[in-house]
Amino acid sequence: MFDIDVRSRVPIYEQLVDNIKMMIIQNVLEKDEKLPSVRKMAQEITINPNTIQKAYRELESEGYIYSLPGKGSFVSDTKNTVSSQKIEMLEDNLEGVVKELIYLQVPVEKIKTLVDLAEAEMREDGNQ
Amino acid sequence: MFDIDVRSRVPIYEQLVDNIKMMIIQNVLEKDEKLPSVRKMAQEITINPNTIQKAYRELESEGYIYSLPGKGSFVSDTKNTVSSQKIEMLEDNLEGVVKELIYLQVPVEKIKTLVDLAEAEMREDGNQ
DNA sequence: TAACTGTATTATTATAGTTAATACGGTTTG
DNA sequence: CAAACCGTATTAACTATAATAATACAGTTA
Repeated sequence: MFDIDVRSRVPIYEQLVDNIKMMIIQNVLEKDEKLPSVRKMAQEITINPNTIQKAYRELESEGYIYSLPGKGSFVSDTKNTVSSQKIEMLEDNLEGVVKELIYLQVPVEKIKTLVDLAEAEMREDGNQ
Repeated sequence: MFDIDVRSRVPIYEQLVDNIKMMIIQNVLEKDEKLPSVRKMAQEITINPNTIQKAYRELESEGYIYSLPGKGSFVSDTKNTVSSQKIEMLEDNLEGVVKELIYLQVPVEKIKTLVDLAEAEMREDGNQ
């Protein structure tokens, strides 16, 4: 269910946070859906429950999930939360990079191919 | 001269490597230019000489600089590699930005439209 | 010769991530 | 009610890596 690389420099708990965030944003996990319990998740991916707890605590503090002691952890309603400001910033970035590439004679078609590649990778493994 | 964040998760020596690489690729540092000595650089940015040494060793092994014991460390001739490496760097950037945009639900087609827009602007007024 | 270079080595400290072992109280289920 | 789940909290220990510290050696330069 989750894609963790234990020897990455990115801490496990943070990989978990990123993974779950993405699944929430992409609606793979839906509003009020129950996440695996701390202990079950720990068993599933064979890491320590405390590491899961840390990830869940982080996700909760960022508003992606909410936890009910005794019941479980659930996906928050994030419908209206996606940051248009961040998108705008990234689009500016994109413009800059694209212009530099074109300046260096990289054809537009090549750039679009790279966009497709990035998207394909994104779907494959969800990494950044 | 260099832009180091000692409390970043990226190790100092790696920040140094990235910094210097970029300056070489962008021709801020020119061929055969002398870099600050290990000890002087350590003094300048108040970190341990061994950390500088580690960065220089890395840069040398990647061919960005060459070192002459007793004389100093110097920028390699990267004339024929710079352009392709710069492109590579930009393509990595592109990949990152695109993935983040997709992560934020921006459709691939929208991204490609932005690529076209950037190209059009590029042709119009020649800006970067 | 003195002061600089790169290079190497060994030991130590600091920090962050992770694991481990428990514990407590709420919830669900049989 | 009791057992088996839940989230949560705490403390200690282990690990890996980055960074520091203290030297040392040999080549170069002024």
